[in-house]
Parts: sequence; structure tokens; C-alpha cells
Amino acid sequence: MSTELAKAYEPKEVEHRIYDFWMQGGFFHAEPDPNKKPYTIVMPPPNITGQLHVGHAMDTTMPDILIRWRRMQGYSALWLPGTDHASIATEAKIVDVMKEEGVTKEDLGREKFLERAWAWREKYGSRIVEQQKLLGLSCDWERSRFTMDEGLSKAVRHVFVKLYEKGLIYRGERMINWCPHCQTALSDIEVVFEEQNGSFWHLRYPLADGSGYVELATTRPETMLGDTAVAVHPEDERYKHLIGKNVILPLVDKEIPIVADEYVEMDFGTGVVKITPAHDPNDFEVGKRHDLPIINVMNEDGSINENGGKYAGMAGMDARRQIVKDLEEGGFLIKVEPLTHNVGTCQRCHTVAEPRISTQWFVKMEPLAKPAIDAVRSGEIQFIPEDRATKVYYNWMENIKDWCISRQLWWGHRIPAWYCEDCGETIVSETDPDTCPKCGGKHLKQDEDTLDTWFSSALWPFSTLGWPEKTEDLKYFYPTDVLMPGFDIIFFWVARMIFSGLEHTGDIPFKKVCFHGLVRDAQGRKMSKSLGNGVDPVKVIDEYGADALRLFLITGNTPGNDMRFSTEKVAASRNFANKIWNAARFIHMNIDGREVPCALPENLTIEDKWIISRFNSVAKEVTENLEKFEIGIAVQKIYDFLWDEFCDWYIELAKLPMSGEDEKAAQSARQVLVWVMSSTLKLLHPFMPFITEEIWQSLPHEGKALIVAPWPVYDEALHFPQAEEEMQSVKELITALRTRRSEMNVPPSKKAHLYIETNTPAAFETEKAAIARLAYCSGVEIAPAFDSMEGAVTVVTAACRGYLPMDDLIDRAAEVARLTKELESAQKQLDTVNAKLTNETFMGKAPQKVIDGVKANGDKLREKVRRIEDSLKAFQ
RNA sequence: GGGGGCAUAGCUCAGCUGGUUAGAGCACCUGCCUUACAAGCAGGGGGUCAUAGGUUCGAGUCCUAUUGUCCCCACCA
Repeated sequence: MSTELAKAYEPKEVEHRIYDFWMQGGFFHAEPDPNKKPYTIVMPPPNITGQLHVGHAMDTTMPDILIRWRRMQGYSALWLPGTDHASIATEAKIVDVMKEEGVTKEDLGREKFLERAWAWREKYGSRIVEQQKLLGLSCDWERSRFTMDEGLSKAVRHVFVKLYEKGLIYRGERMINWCPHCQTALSDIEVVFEEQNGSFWHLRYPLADGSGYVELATTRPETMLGDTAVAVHPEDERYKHLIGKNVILPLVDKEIPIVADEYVEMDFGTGVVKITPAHDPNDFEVGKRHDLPIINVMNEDGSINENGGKYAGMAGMDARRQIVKDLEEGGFLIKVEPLTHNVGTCQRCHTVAEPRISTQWFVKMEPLAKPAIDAVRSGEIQFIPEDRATKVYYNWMENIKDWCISRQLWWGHRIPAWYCEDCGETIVSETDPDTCPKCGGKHLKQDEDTLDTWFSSALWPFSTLGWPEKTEDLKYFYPTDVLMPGFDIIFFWVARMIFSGLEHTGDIPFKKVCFHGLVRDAQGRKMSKSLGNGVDPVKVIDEYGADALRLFLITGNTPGNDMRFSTEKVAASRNFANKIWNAARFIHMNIDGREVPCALPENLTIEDKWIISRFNSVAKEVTENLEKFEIGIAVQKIYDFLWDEFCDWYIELAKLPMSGEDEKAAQSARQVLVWVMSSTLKLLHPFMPFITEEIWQSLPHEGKALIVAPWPVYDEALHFPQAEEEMQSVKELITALRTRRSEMNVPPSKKAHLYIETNTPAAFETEKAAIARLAYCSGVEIAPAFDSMEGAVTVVTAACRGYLPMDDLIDRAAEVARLTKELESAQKQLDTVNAKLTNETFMGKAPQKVIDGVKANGDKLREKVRRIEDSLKAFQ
């Protein structure tokens, strides 16, 4: 970098070069190191089908900040990346592509299909990784894992067998959610309810004894083929006398009983419900209570099966139309009402999910949930934001149902269960068996199904470190420190990792979970494919730079809260990057080939002490904020310090010695500039890694790279409270003078002599030249009091009064009015303070610190009031 | 039906355990090519902190209710 370079920061060229530099330096790699403390974060593994979206950018930027910070603090900081095979999502995508080629899964066969899937993984699995690198993520890529790696697959089998042997995994016939499109079972949380417009068909079921009929309503008329009863509430006076009688099921023409069950709500609809145990979870329960037959009338693709008589073979919607038509013709349809209701759909393809009875594998959740609840309740695992997240978690965990883990898919971990075709024995084993342990038969057939993709990601924090082997990595890096997921995967992933970690490793998988919200679009809507309002982070990086995107994602953001994407804010972040760039250009310009040590000089001026002391405080505060995950607050403090204090004040003040004759003073200022700048770059590095590394390298520095430079630590020797206070007075005066001039529309070119009246002249004396420069004065004189200043422009601050004799410009009446207004304001504030100080309960109850503050403020205000009064007198 | 979040400047949002005069970015107005930066500099206007009560010496911050808004869970055929 040199001063000849562009006036504006060009991220594109810098980012690639710097990232390569980090990679080649091996800075991302972490190893167990007995001399360092471990700090571990595992990345939520993105799907191999995935493309980077802003959600990922959010997911990964925040942990990257923590990792970079801890690495600089000297931890062995491991940021473990990887990808997820995402069974259902990936398989669906491949099937879609095959469909365009006119090939089905069945055409190909399991083996060939899996070959294709692996090829897909090879092709697309690295795409998202490349995009993550654009963001600047400092992951240990050497340790990257894939959920279907050999080691992780071994972990999956191990867990399955262990849980099976403990009786926590079982196989059974249950009512599950079925997606007719994906043709697989789904877990409860993979079903999302969507409001849809439907109809409410009112039907008439005739009584078998010919004495009339009952009216009932349904939203799914086609299921009537599987009705095996009609239910009413036992206390319902309207229907009590019918209980035990039969009705004739229309179209099917068979008798089914009227049963009494409290599940029926008398107030809803007609108070009569058709019971279809095979196709509704509630009806299934009613059926069990009344020992009703279960008639499945649907195929796996949602069409009607052979139990549906003449409707057999019809697709779901066709069957519905035909049945409604036939019901109408038979006189069984009373009316059709429009109805909006919530319908469960497949999370992946949004096809209406069918409740279906089927034999599947399940994890028994209750015994696993208990310790997982305790771990959070006891505070062993801490959620942030605490009560919001824990409430959601407890609510789910305490009402948890068994987890359906088998999927009728090919891409994934195949269930390690075999069935003996000779004796029917089920063998669950970590290694593939070849004989039946019971009958010695050789005809073993492996279960066709695979596991829910989340079954393997639940093991992620420890399977990626080598578990179930007792590796050094596991010993050193586990449990991991923090997880930063979105709220949307609290059940899918976070909860499951907690009970899995506790069950299998006997330890929590992570100590803290810091949830973040969603990145919404500029209007506050959720980003979605259907709305087409998604933001491509790669494009944003291309236009504004990765540092700008990262800064945008964390500024003004608080844990758990959603935020809106805003191009203006990204641009503002970019502007900050540019500001830093130009500050660096200025420093380079002044170094201009000289040897400048990157250490503080011996003799410090007031402004040197001030900026150093301020930096010192900022370093302390930022560290504290990061410890509390207050990333947004932390970066705001660095932003303000760098821009408002370092650039707007210190650089301006430093121009004076650097342009002067005193070479020693000039060199001293250069040293302070370099020291403060490169120290601040350290603080900023975790947030904006590229530009900070680039500039740091270009300035005098010690060490190989900023990424591994030591994190600034608060140093009591650099705390200069007096200099801070003195600079405060000087800055206050300069600002007041500028304001006055601006109000009077005096251009900077018109300079005036300044007289400063003060009892504390020291700082003003040493900063004379700076005041003159920054407040556009031709000269400065300082004294405890000046005579005959009538008619001068007056400026009053807490520490002094300034006069600018500008007779030609002054409007005496306006000046009096302004001073009067200022006096009123100051007096009012003083009154408030005095009221407090004479309030006995306040004096008695408020802490001494607050009282002292108020007192000091009162002293200042009193002095100010006096000075304004004096000035006013001068006009009278 | 159950639970939760949010409501602060024109807009988007900060404001940590209650404590001196409520902040930022953008937008707006005025003036500036000042030895880095016009993606900039200097200055300015703009808020009864949703409403109504309460606790407290003191409330944007804590409590209760109301209104508006968003989300999660449950899933009434």
C-alpha cells in the first residue's frame, strides 16, 4: 500500500490476496496445545445443495468474530466447518434433475443412484465452501467434515446400536406424517402448517334403522372411504339416544357404529365427527379407545388403494372430486362451505402431508429429554437471550413426542438393522452381519430405509472431533464453547445436540448458545424463494466488499432480534472501510519513507495522552462487550473511536506538529499515529478482517500477521484521566467556537483573534496552536480576565469563556438574545440539579457516586451561568 | 387455544444490572475543495421513548392493564 494508491478502498483485489496469505500461513489451523487454552466453535453444517445466503452469512460472521478474537487472545481457537448431506433436500434435487432426463430412482437402482448422489456432492459440496471463504471465515478447513464421512457414519451406527440396545430406539407401527410427493415419513417438526383455503363438506350419513340421518362435516371427503365409525360427545343431548346405533356409510354402503367419545366438541360444527382411524391422528386415538377397525384407503403417493373400491387408483384430488360428485348424486351432500384452515405440509416440497399408519423407527424421547432440560435449567448450558430461548426450549422438550427417524430415502445413513428371512429375527449391529445369531440363517436383508438427516447432525459437536474414538482432539476441544444458530433450528439441531451430547459423551456439547434472528428484506418480510426477495451475499461482497457486509450484519444488531437488509447500511459500512483506508493513507503520507518505530514515544503531549487513554478504555470495554456477546455494541465503540475521536480530532491535531519545524515533535506524533492506528486495527480485526490485515501489514508492525497479533489489553500505565479532562475542555471550546461561527455564517477563511478567559489555563496554553487551527483563529491570548470585551462574540463553556472581537459582523441584539437563551437553559439545568441536592430523600437514598456526579455537574453549571451573566452585562 | 418478541427522531435501529441534558446511521437544512477521505469536513433542526395506571428519591429501563404488530407451539373434524 502506498499513497499513490486509489483514494478509495478497493476490496476486491485485497480480499483474495489476504485470504490466500492466511491460508498459506496456516493461521486457521488449530491443534491441541497444552500451553494454550482451547476455544471451540462448530459451524452449523450447510447443505451440500446449498448456496450461500444472508442467513448463512449471519450464522458464520458472528462465530468468526469470536474465533478471531480468541485466537488473538492466545487461545487455540478451533472453528470447525463442514457440510451436511441433507438427505431429503439433496435427494429431492437429484430426483428433479433426473426427471428432466426422464429417469426415475427405480430405473437407476439404489447403487447407481447413490453414485450419482456422491458425484453431486463432489460437484456442489465445495461451492458453498468457496462462498464462505469470500466472507473471510477463518475456519480450520483441514478439519472440514461431511456428515457421511466414514468417521461420522461410524458414530451414527454406534449411536443407533447403543440406543437400540438401551431400548431407546424401537421399531413399530405408528401414525406418522407422510409426504406423498417425497414418499417418505417425516418427523413432526418437518411438517409446517400453512393456512389454506378449503371447503367444509356437510354430509348426511343415514341411520341404519331408517329412522333418519346424522349430519357431519369434513374437510377431506375422500377419507370417508376409510370411516369406521361416527362419534358424538357422550353428554350431547342431541345425539345421546343414537349412541350404539349404526349408520350406513354412503358410497361404501356398509354399517358403522355411532360411538361416544369426549374428543368430540359439541360446539363445533354439527357435533358429529366421522372417524377415519387410518388417516387422522385424533381419529386413530378414538379408534384405539373403541377398538375400531383401521382401514387404510391410500397408497404411498396419496392415490386411493384397493380398499377404496371403485375409486381405487384415482389420485387424491381426482378421487375427492369424484366422491363429492357421487355423494351429491346420492343425496348425501347437504352443503359446501368455504373454509380457511391450517394444513400440515411437507417442509421441503410443501405438499400436503398425510397422516398415515406405517412401520417406522423411533427414538424414545422422554428419557433423553429429561437431562437435556436439566442441563439448561441448571445453567450448565446458557441460552442467550435467556428467557426467550429457554421458554421455547422447555415448552418443546417438556411436551416432546417420540422422534420418527426412518426415511424412505436412499441418500443418507442406511439403518443398521437386518431382518433374517428365515426366522424373522431383527439384528441391529455396528458391523454388517452375515449370519443370523438366532437361527444361523444366511438370508439377511438390510432395512431399506435411511436415517433422518438430523440424526447425524445431532452428533456434530463430537463426531467431528473423532468420537466414538477417544481422540486427543475430543479431549482437548470438547465440550465446545459456543454455538450461534438461528432460532429456526432450535428444535431440529440445538435441542438434539444437547440430548445427544449428554447421552453419548456424558457431557454437554457446548456451554453457551447465542441465538440470532433472521435477516429480513428491506420491507421486513422473510426472504423466500417464492417472493424472490432474497439477497445474494456474493453479489453484496462483490459490490461493497466482505468487510462491509460483515460490519452491516452486526451493527445495531442484538442477540435474538431480527434485522432488515438495507443497501444504505451496507453502503455506510463500506464508507467506514473507506474512512479507515484514508486514515491509513494519511499516516503513510506522513511516514513518507522514514523509519517509525511501532512503539509509543517518550514525551507525550496532552492530545497524545488523551487519544492513548481513550484507546485504552475502548480496548477494555470492547473486550468486556465481546465476553458478553455484545458484538454490535463492541463494534460501535470501535467505529466511534476510530472515526469521531481518532480521525476527526487526533489526526487533525497531529497535523500541527507534523507540519512544523520541530522534527522531534513530528516524529513523536507519527509514532503515536502508528501506534494508535495499528492498535485499533487489532480491535477491529475480528469484525473487518481483510482491510485491517491489509493496512496493518503496510504500517510498521511486529509479528507475522494481524490475525495472530496479540489482542490489546487494558494498561493502567496508559490511563491519563487528567489529559482526558483537559482535552475535553479544549474540544468543548473549539466546538463552541465553530458553532458560533457557523451560526454567524463566517467562512473559515475569515479568522479572528481569540481571547480565552479561564482559571485553568494550562491545557489551553499548551493547545493554543491547535485551538487556533481548528477554530480558525489568527491568534490566541489567555488570561484569568480581560477588560473591555464589550461587543465581542462570546462563547461560554464549563471551563472558560472565549471572546472573538468581530465588531463588523456582530448583531448586538441577536447576541443578547442568544446569550439570554443560553442563560435560561443553563439556569434551568442548574435549578434541576439544585432541587436534587436539596431533596433530603434523594440525598439520603441515592448512592454516593450519583450524588457526587450531580454535585460536580452543579459546580460546572454554576460557573457557566456566572460567565454567561458576565457576558450579558458587557452588552448592557 | 397456549406462549413469546417488538412499539424510542422522517426511515432503520442501539440504549448492558433503574441514576446527571435519550444516542447512531440514513434522510433533511446551512456552510466548506481545510497538508487522508465529497463514500468527506464543520455546524444545525427533529423525540411528551405506543396508551393508562403503579413501584421508586429517581422510570425509555421494573410491575399491571390496554392497543397495534410480528413470530413460535398446538391443530377443531
